[in-house]
Amino acid sequence: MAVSVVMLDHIADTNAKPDYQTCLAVKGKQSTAAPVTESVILLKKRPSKDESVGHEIMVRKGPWEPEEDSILSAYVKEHGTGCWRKVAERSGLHRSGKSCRLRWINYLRPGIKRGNFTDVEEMTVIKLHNELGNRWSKIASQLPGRTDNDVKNFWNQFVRKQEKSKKKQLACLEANKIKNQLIKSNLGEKLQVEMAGFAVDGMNLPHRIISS
DNA sequence: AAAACGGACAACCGCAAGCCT
DNA sequence: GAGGCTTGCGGTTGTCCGTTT
Repeated sequence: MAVSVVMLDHIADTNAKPDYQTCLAVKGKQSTAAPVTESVILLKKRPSKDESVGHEIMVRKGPWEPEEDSILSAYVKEHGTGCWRKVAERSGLHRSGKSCRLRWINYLRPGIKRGNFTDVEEMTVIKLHNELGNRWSKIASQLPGRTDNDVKNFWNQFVRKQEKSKKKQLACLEANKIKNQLIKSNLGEKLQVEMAGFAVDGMNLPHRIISS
């Protein structure tokens, strides 16, 4: 049985708040082992109105274990998706329906493409984003095997890279501007001597020159 | 070798829309 | 039509892991 489920059963039995030592013990690890992160062991009680359940449901959060993936895949293969809350309950996974849905759509679903975006995919995303804006699911629907999460992550990464290179370019321009102004001024003659030996790109200018 | 950093991506959260009773 | 529930979407955060210092 999956480690996570064993852990949950243990906690349900003792009705105690899980602590790191308990989890480490249940996981069969020594206390010196890599720490179990808070999100892995965080469990949330969710009230249920389902009479067949009759008690609160423990919901597991954090990264999915391979065993959980197997359970979800097997369940969906046999029963299909339908109502995700029922999938979560009937599969025996101690997860929310939302979490199951996300895991299936973004990771387990057949045909999911992994790895870097190809040039064609990149161009498609850029083009479609121009037309549609942040409509990630619409954009993803034009890219077979890619999820909206993939597209969103790609775009955020792309934007960050653009901003970074833009900032670098601006910094260089600004530094060169300052350098030229100083050279033109009377002060420049003295400073030219001082600056000799420093790179022209402005990134290596002495601090007092940049900040003046 | 260890700590710090940064990139990639997985997962959660809140909200809105749609559906059902 | 109102209210509750489920699903889907987009924004944000967390975690892992490779690289750099």
